[in-house]
Amino acid sequence: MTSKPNVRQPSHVACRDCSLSSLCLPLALSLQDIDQLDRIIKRGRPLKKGEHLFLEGDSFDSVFAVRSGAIKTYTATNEGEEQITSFYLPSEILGLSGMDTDVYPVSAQAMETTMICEIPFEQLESLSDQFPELRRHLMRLMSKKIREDQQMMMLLSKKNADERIATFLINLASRFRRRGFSSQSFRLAMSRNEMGNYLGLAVETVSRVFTRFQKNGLIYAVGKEIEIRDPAQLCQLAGGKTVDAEQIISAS
Amino acid sequence: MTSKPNVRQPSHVACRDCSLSSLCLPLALSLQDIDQLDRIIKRGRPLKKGEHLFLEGDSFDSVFAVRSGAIKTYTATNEGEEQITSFYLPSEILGLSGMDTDVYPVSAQAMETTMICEIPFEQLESLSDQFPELRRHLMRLMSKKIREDQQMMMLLSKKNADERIATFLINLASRFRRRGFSSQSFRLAMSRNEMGNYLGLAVETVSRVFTRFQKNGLIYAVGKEIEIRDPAQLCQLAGGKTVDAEQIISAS
DNA sequence: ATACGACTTTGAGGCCACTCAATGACGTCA
DNA sequence: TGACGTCATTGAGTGGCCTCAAAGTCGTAT
Repeated sequence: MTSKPNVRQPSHVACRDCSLSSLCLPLALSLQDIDQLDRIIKRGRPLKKGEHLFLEGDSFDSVFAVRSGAIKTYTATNEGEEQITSFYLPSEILGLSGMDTDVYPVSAQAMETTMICEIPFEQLESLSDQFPELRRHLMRLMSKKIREDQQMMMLLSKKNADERIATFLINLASRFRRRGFSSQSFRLAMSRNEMGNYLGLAVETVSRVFTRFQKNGLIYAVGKEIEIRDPAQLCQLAGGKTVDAEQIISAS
Repeated sequence: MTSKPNVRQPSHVACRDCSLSSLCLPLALSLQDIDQLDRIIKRGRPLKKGEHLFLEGDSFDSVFAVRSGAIKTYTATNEGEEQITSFYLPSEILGLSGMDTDVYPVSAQAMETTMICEIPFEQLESLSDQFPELRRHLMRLMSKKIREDQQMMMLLSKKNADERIATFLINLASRFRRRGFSSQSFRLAMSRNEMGNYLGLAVETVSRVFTRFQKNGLIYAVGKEIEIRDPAQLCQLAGGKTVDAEQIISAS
C-alpha cells in the first residue's frame, strides 16, 4: 500500500532455512527437491492485523502457509453476520477448500501481524506431477482437514459450553506444543467474541465459562494470556479420548 | 455370509454401462481410460440393511462408491453414543477421510439394501499417476467435502431446528434431483432418530418440526415418504442463498 | 495524561430445545 | 392374524444458553 515496510524479521527465508519446514509442505520433499518448491513460493510483505489475504469469491489461485502470526477464515451467514470457520497458526496451510470451485469459499484475515508464504496452485500442481510424495501430502492435508471438521461437527452438535471451550483450549495447546511453544501457557490470538463465534456460543457464555474455569483452578487467564493449570481435568472435559488430550497430559 | 445371494439387479455392471458414471469417478476419465478404472473395481454382493462396509479403526484400503441404496457414516462420541457424520446416496464416494491416518475414522453402515463399488486405494493411486485428471478429480472431491462440512458447521452453530430441517430436506431433494429422481417427492432412507442425530436435534424436535411443516403446508409427510409442497418457502427457511435452494426452486 | 472506542465481565430474565413419559402407528415374524 | 419390538408422535416441565442491559477494563491514539 505504501512504501516497502521495514521488517525486522527477514521476509525471505528459504524453505530449507525455515524452522517450520518439518511441519509445513517441505516435509513431503527431499532436501534437493525443496529448492524447487522454494522457487515457486512468493513471500510478500507482512499482513497487518485486519488485512485480508483473500476474500470469499476471489478467484482461487494459491494456497498459503502461515509463517508467523495467525489467520482466521470466515464466511457470511444468511443474515450477513460473520461465521468463523477456522484459525490457522504458523506452518498450517490454508486455501485448499477453494480447489473445486475456482473461488475461495471463505475470506481469510490476519488476526495479528502475520507473515505468509504464497504457493501458486498451478505451479504446485505441476510440481505434484513430478513428486508423487508431494501430491500425497496434499491429499493427506485435505483428509486431515476433513477429519478435523468432523470433530468440530461433533463438538457443535453434542458438547455443552464447558466441553466446547475445554476442547478448544486443549486443541490450541497441542498445536502450540507441536510448534515448539509452551502448551501450558500461551497467548490467544482471538477475542472472546471470535472464540464464541467459532464455537457456536455467545460472547457472554465464553466469558462466564472462563470465569468458572478460573474459579475452579482449571486455568488462569488474564486477557488473552492463558495458563492451563489442570490439564488432566481440562482434557477430561474435552472428552479424554482424543489424541490431543493425551499429548497435553504427557506434556505436563 | 451364506451362499451367493440371488440378485435381481446384475451385480457386475461395468462403469461404461453404469447410469451413474457421469456423476461418479469415471467423469474424470475418457471412454477408453474408463476400462482401466473398471478393472480395479471390486463389486461385491449387496449389503443388507445394517451391514457394515467398514468399521472405525479398520485399516484404510479402499474408497467406495454407492451404486444403489444408502450408507451412513458415524463415529462414537465420548459417552459411547453414535454420532452420524454423513449420509451417502448413489454415485457418491466415501472413505477418503481415512487417507492420512491409514485407518477409517468412522464406521460405514448400510441403511437399506445397498450395492457398492470398491476401489482399492493403492491401485487408484497408481492410476492417478497415469491420469492427472483423475487425480485432480479426487482432490476436488475432497475439497467439495470440506466445503460441505463447513456448511454443516454453520448449520450446527447458527441455525434453529426449523432451519436445520429445511436445509436438510432441500439438500436431499437437490441430490435426488441430480440423480434423475424427483426432487419434490422421495423416500427418506433414515429414521427420524438418525436425522436428529445428524442435525444435532432430539428425535422429538424433529417430529414436532415435521408436524408443524405439514400443518403449514410446507411438506406432506407419511412415514418416510416426503413430498415437498412449498419449495420456495422451504428454501427461504434453509437460507435461500445456497445453490441447492435455487436448484429446487427452479425445479418446481 | 487523558479520552475514546473496543473488548470483557456480570446480572436478570426469557426462550428454545431437551428430557422424561405415555400413547399411537408401523412393520415383522411366528 | 395377533403379538411384539421398533419407531413416531404428542404433552408437560425443565434447564442451558441466549438476549438485553449496564458497568468495568484494556489498549491506543492524540
